[in-house]
Amino acid sequence: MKKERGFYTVRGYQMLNAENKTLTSSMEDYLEMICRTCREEGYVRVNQLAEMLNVRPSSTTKVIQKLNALGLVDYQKYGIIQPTEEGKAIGDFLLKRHEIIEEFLGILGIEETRLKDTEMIEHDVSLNTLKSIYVLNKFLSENPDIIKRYETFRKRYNVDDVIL
Amino acid sequence: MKKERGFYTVRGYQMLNAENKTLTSSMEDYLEMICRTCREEGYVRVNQLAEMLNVRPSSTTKVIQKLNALGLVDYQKYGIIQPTEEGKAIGDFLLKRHEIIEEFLGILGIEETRLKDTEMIEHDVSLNTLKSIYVLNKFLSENPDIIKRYETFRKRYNVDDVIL
DNA sequence: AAACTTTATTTGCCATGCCTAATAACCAGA
DNA sequence: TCTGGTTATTAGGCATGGCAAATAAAGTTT
Repeated sequence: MKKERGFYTVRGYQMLNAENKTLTSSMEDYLEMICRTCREEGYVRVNQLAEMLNVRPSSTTKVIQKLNALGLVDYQKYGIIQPTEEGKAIGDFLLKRHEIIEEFLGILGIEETRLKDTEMIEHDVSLNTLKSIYVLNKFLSENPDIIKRYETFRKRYNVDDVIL
Repeated sequence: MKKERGFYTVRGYQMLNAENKTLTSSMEDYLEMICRTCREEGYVRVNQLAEMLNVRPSSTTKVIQKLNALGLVDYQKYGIIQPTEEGKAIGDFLLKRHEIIEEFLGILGIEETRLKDTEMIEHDVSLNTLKSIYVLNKFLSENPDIIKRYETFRKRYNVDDVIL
């Protein structure tokens, strides 16, 4: 009988993470959106955030309070929301991560589901893998000939008809 | 004020999925492992599965009962677990998906976190994106010259030192 | 077959993250 | 200032997916 140590359920990994006091996926989503908006408009409000995330304001309040307790956003009841310095630093990383994944999917030729896939995948990529994807993006955009070859290949292969 | 429809939290997407009656990530993890094991040994038992997934037997029982109710596994109390035809079909897809992601990460040069990243990402990739990654893998393995170039690039770039 | 061991299930608990409905605070215009 | 409308918070509820402890079933030994 082999003692299997490798596999975990998704939830299992999440719980491991929780011990390391990293943010939950949900918190990441909120913080990311807060930073995205504040970059453009200086601050966000609960309702606005809720609408952007397709979530109810009551859910938003709860998460904001947690982020506040973690010192990642400045905010008081009924007030505006802004990231702290630390929150901004993390948010910048989250936005960068988002961009990297999205760029990669773009190169891959994914159009319709790109945003959705990005949002799902971004939470799950280790820093390690993220860096590798970043480098891959760089590699490919510096070598358009390869992208050309890939696109030809992709067309000839007819992705949509691939059966797995 | 823009009516933003695009963004969702991860949980939001999961709930959309739930309406379409797809499996939860957790159920996918279990079914995948059930199929993996049954391929080799013909059947699994609760404790074995629990150990392989690093989870308690009591948690396992619960999920198995759900999978059973969905008609994806054959099983009765205190008995052995085997996928039904439908369960096997889904499981085959899940295993294939796992392989595709893992192969991609392998090509990317990810070693330490490969299994973990695969397990996290696999649940979140649309069929669309999966197929594209599949084709990318094919493309790269049929063009070892490109992989060579990428590896050189990667080394020169020194992935580990990348600052995002 | 009785006793013991292994295996699995049940029960009851916890946190997350969403929801709705009720309530509270804030802000303008009359 | 008070009063209506907007904005935000609280309270209470639900499902998922973990856990531990108690219980039950099955299997093995003597």
